[in-house]
Amino acid sequence: MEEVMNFMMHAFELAKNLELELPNMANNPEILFSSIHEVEKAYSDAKERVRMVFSSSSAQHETTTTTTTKGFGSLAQILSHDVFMQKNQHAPMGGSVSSMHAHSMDQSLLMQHSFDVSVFLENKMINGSGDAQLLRSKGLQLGEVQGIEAPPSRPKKSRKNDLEKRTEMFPAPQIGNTEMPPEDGFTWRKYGQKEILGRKYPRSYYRCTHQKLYHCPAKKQVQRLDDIPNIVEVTYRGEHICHKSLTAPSSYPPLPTLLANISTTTQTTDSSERWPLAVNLDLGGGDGSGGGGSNSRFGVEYAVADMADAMFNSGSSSGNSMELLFQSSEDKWEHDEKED
DNA sequence: AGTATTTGACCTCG
DNA sequence: CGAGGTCAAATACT
Repeated sequence: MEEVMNFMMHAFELAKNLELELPNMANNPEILFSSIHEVEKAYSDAKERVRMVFSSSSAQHETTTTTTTKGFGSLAQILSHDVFMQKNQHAPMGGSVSSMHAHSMDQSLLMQHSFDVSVFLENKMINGSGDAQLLRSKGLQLGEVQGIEAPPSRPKKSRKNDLEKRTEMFPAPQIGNTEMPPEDGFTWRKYGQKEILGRKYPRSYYRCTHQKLYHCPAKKQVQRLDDIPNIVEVTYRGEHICHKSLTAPSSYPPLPTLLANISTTTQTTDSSERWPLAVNLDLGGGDGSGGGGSNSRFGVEYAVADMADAMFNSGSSSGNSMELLFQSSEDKWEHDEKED
């Protein structure tokens, strides 16, 4: 546990430095971003240590610890959303990372990253005493964060073809079409919308666009929260088997890489649709259940290969390479479709 | 013309 | 029987 504390102290220091330097960085988003990355990494390391401690001493606290460990990714999300709300409501000043970058990079990506960082800072501010305690202080149970783990107050139906469910919280778009579900890297087709009893906002039903072609079972439901309309609850059901979704790598490129790319693309192109947005913190790795993630992983094998192919064969380093890239993927889809 | 969205009807389950 | 989930025709969009 001592080791954890050391990690935490290091993270605190970095966060403090960042806090102090924030005014100076306001005009230099790239430096700001890398600083944030440092903080983020430090806290991630600490979190990883905590997770290890948890897993090694969890037997007798089964109910709480399983939700805790499994819920880490989503927990960070819900907390970060909370911070997001606070920032929006109380702190419209330059301290909001998201507002500072909103013009220079994809908003969704930006929000995810900035939120993730925000939660770390928030943890620091409230003594870094851990996610569970933080949640408790907010009147939330861990299980509320992730739908699979704890049944909601109203028992959920378990249909015959009930697929694995997991619920994530996402910030609703603050601009544009706020009904749009958050971008998660996959392409979805809306097939229904329904008023839900006791809910202020209707629930939207989406399925994978490639369901027909590849019988991809992935579905998701998007539900705006009653009390916090800025947050949408996205319930995923089933895994994608359409591995060729090039827009859905299991993780982002390293932030330095991102930064480099951001700085080039923002100069040459508008920033819409520039980055693949697989921002689900849980899908990639944190899922201890082992059930999820496999598809997105082998998806990356294809995606990376194609990306590299597109980038190096396009003969251009401009932002258009991404278009080529996506173009090629679509071509592949078309191609495969014909072969079917 | 092809594809996506909307929306009322229908189905399934508890 | 009612609520949630899905279907599919109509409509909109590109």
